[in-house]
Amino acid sequence: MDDKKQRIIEIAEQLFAQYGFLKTTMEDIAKKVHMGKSSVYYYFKSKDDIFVEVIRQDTLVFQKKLIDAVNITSTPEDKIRAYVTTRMTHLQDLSKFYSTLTDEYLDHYLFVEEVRKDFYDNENIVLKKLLEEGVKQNSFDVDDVVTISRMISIAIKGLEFSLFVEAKDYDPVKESNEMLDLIFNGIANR
Amino acid sequence: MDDKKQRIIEIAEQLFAQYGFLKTTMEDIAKKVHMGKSSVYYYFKSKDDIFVEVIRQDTLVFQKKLIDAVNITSTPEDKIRAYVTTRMTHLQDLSKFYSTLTDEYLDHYLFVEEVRKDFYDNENIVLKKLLEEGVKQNSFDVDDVVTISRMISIAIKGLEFSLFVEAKDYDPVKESNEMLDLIFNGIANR
DNA sequence: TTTTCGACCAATACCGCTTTTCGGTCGAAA
DNA sequence: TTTCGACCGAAAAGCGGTATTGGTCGAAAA
Repeated sequence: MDDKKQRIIEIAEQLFAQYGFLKTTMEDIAKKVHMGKSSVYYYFKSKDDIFVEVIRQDTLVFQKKLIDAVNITSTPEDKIRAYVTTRMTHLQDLSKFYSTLTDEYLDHYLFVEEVRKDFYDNENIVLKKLLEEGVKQNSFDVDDVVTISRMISIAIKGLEFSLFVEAKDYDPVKESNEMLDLIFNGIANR
Repeated sequence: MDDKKQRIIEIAEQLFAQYGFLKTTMEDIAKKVHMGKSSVYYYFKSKDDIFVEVIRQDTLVFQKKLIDAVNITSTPEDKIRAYVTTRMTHLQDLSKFYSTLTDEYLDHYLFVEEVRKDFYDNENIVLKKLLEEGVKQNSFDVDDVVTISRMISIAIKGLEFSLFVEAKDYDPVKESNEMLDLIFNGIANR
């Protein structure tokens, strides 16, 4: 039962990656799972529902990957660096895999963003926690943790944007670390 | 001759702002300038050409505004703050004025960006110069001015992005200054 | 020589229409 | 509990013909 559901998700993910969300029909999915279309509806109540589930699972894997990357480092600074570089690298891989979906990106952008909302919310929490940790350990000097983590999020969004625009020969690790140098040290002379 | 050309640009700007680029026809422009359509083509070789010229002049005004804002301040930090807050405020105003064009934004996004390329290039130069000034005056501590100015640009892009997404009740000055606090001071404890 | 414009062209948008496709439902059968 | 064929309404796609639109050209003003 659950494995059938899982199978549908995996097939759907493949098809979405290959043809994009719009061009993939429920028939396509059903056929490839060797089911009637109606049977697929026994497991999912809509096409959007399948998509949401695909994204959700991807996000879960992504988050686990981020946690692992953060956990093998020790200082707060290294943790944040690990978080950001891993995030950017993963995003670059993703944009290759989902090349078709990237073209549709602008279209159902809002929809994807809504599904991703949980991810972003969580990201903010993680960043805030890492900041607080650094403050406690006296390696960071931040008084408004909420605002600063928001600004860091925005700066990362900027990185993400230039990743999408400059596309090729973009080194996400180098780029991330340069941004992080700025974020950690600032430019003021003290 | 040049005033005729200028007149076409101004009329076109009005129409673009009101109806957007696609909905504005060459006939519309010609009629409002009291000319035959062919005559407009005597002054401009294409519709795109007119659009480019409109953007170019807007950009020039924008740049002058930025220069003025920077010039009435004295310290390098204040100059950068003036630059960024003015930039963001102006952008917000622009997005209201060109509300129709904003809807089309996604469509000929790449086209607009290409026209704006000069602006971004110039922005990088200005930021670099302001950074160098600050380094000389010993208020900034930056060794790779090129990289840092690039990163500041990217962070600003992030701000711009959140301006477009969050749209209403967005306070560009507050947002800018919070980002600038981060950029100037960093988060590392020293 | 500079400027204006009517006539014209090809590509594309638009229109009313019909047909097809697609997401989704339902009831029956396995 | 699970599968599926038959079916539905809405939206998309196709289509032939017409109108619009960006752009050209050569002739006539100025």
